[in-house]
Parts: sequence; C-alpha cells; structure tokens
Amino acid sequence: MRDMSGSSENLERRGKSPHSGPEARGDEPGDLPKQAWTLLFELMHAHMRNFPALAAEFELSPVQAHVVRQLGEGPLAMSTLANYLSCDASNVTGLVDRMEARGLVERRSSEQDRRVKMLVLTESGVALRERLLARLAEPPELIASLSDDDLRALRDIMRRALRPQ
Amino acid sequence: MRDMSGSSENLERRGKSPHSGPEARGDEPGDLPKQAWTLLFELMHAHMRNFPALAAEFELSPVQAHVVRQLGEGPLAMSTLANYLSCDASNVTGLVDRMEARGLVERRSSEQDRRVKMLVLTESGVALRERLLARLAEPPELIASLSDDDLRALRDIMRRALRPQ
DNA sequence: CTAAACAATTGACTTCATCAACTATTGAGG
DNA sequence: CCTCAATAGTTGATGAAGTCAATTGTTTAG
Repeated sequence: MRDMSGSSENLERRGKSPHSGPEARGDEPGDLPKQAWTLLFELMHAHMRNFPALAAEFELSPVQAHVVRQLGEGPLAMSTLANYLSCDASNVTGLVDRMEARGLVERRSSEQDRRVKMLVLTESGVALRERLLARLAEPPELIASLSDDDLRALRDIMRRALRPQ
Repeated sequence: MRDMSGSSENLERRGKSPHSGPEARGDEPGDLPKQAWTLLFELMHAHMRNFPALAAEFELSPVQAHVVRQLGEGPLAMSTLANYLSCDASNVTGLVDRMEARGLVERRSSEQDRRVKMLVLTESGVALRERLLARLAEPPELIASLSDDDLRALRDIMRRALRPQ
C-alpha cells in the first residue's frame, strides 16, 4: 500500500509549455481535455492496481476475469475474442484451454462455418460471472465518497462519452 | 477494433433484482454510486485494452511502462517498487534486470542500509519517461469529444475524488 | 477446380507472476 | 561478543500470458 502522494507526479504543472495559441488565458483552457483525462487516468491506474487481486478472489487470472465478463452476450467466436482482447489468436487457444479445463466455458463448433468455434459459458461459468459482475460493480472508496450531485454528473458525462457516436 | 455495442452488456438492466429495500424509487437512486462507477469502469476497460499497444510504442512492456511512470519521484527501493506493483519481490529482480540491461534504470546500493538497492532512472530513462508521460496525457477520442462543460465538470469531480481525503 | 483467405491450433520463445530456498545485512537481547 | 529473528534481494522451478511462424481444415472467389 503505497501512498497516493507520489502518484500526483503525473499532474505536474505544465505551465512552462508556452503554447500561447488561441484561448491561452489564465488557466489554459486549451488543456482542458488533457487535464480531465490525466486525472481520470490517475484514478484508473489507482484502481487497476488491485484488479488482479480482485480477479484472484474468484480464482481467475486478470485476463480470465476479463473474458468471463465479456462472454455474457452469448456465443462468441474465438477470433472475435482475440480481436476484442487485442491479442494474437494463438494466445486465445491456451486461454480457452485452461478455462475449459476448469469447466467455465465450452467450445462449440459453428453450424454455418465449421472453421469457427463458438465459446459459451457453462452453467458454472454463468454463475461465476454473476458473482464477478456484482463484485466489479462495487464502487471503490474514492468514488463512493463523492456527493450525489457529483455522482449524477459523473454518470451523465460517462453516458455521453460512451454513447455510440 | 471491435464495436462498442457489445461492451454495453455490463450496463444491462439490473431492474429484475428485487432489492426493493430503502429508497427503491423509480430510478433507484440508491444505485447512484454503482451506476456512475459501472460506466466509469466501462470506459476504463475500453481504454486499458490498448495500454499494451501504447507501451509497445516505446518498446516497453505494460509493466515496464508502469515502472518508468512511477519512477519519476527519484530513488526507490526495490521492495518499495514491489509493494507498489503489488507483486512479489522476486518478480522485481527480473523486471529491473531487463530494464537495466536496456539502460533505463540503475541499481545503487544504499549508504544507510547495505541490503537495499535504490532504483534511479538513467538519463535515457528520464528522456523516455517524458515522452511516455506526454503520450499518456493524450486524451482518447471518447474523452476528447466531450463538451467543454462536461470536461470542466469531469476534471473538478476527479479532483475531488482524488483529493487526499 | 484451383488458389487465396480465413479460423484455429501447434511449437518455440519471452515476459510477468508465484513460491520456496538461499545469501547477506541489520538489529535486538543475553 | 554471539546468537537469533527479521529484512532486502537473488536464484531456481513452474505456470500464465503474450508474440511470431508454420500447419491443418474449411470457405469462398476466379
């Protein structure tokens, strides 16, 4: 447990950068996206540090937890999963091997295209996923301690950011 | 590049869960922290998916990028780094071995306690760190496309969330 | 029907992670 | 001084996750 004081180094003054271009007033409004993003990134990393531990609560590796989470939509082709994980297809083979060995997922040959294998969560996989999602939805202290106004605003902003387009 | 449509599964209606406990009104205001957090988590994961690729732009592994980022404060004991990365100390040995081999960091024996070795960024490590930080500060599309009002609000909320208590 | 494209796997290899065992150093008491 | 526990770092064995190159089947386009 390291202190948070060190992680603010990412927010160091960028005041020296003299891009006094348009709208370079007192508080450098041109940096607004960067300011917001840097702070958000800070919080992301603070939280991501214990994602492995969180996954371990369910005896999952971080990646397996990610897969279980994404696999709720129903059957998913291996290649789609590889694409989604931004990793090589060969990596997914071993990943699914291990998850299948643990009874979390099943490979099913596709009817339409016999090359592809569709991944489905087993019954036990679905059960695990529900517990996992509930756990993931627990807001960390930093978020939970915000005011209702801030939470509402944050929720709405995130909705707009994630809105498709 | 997979579509975002699938990742909204995390936001599925939790309406069926009948925890009609206290303050279970129309829009379930009791879930406000959870709502905000779940959306934030969504965005986090959408972005974290390409962190490895981002690190690779600097020929760093994801963990190495994390270390370079954290190592700006100055000398840091190996054990402190292990603690910060929430990983075993033996892991840090190999990690630092590789980074030292690439001339990014140096081990320096501590004067006070000859057991500990302090890590310092080399000159080239510092230079890399600056480029990395600049790259990390670039807001992703989802954030950059928000309105100025939203960005200001987001920045302020994040400041309050990260404020040390 | 042949050839290109694609889905998944395999094998060789690297990095990150763990644990257990070991070395060296520090620090506390007898 | 001497022993003993605790600490910092390394080493070795092992496994998960990542890459790339090559292979096997299966579609699909000419």
